[in-house]
Amino acid sequence: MNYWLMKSEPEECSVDDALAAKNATVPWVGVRNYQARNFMRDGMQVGDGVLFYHSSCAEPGIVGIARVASTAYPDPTQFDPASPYHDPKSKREDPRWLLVDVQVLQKTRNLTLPELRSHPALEDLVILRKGNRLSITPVEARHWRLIHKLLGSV
DNA sequence: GCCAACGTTGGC
DNA sequence: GCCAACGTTGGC
Repeated sequence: MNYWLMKSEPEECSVDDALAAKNATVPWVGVRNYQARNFMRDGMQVGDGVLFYHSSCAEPGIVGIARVASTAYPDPTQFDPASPYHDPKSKREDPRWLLVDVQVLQKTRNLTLPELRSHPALEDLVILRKGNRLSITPVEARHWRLIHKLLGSV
């Protein structure tokens, strides 16, 4: 079992949006970065733990606990000319972009970026490292456990 | 809106 | 394969 942090812009798909979806499950559309795609394709298994993170918003932070709910499969938005995620260079017989389904298990308080940064034990958390822009990053078990503890101590 | 950091593109 | 130019991310 592996752990991940997945960023979503709340204007696109907030944790509340995901919770409102059928089975609280959403297809994680729009990943257009090879490293992030490879994490989904090569690293993720159904049942992996996911920290649901809000980015590009007033208060960026971890806002929910989720799980990986599918293996990777082609992201349909890459073939949709009307989609902002359309990729004209991707071929149906050889899709370039993949996604997984993500199921929200619980909404949490917002464990904000400044609070995350305040914990020396989280220093190595990938999203806290300088210049990191990856929308999907692996999370070490020790970080996962600590973050759970912080979320439980509201 | 700014800007640092990083990824991608494309000419050579 | 190098690398400059450009585009994007995302916090502030």
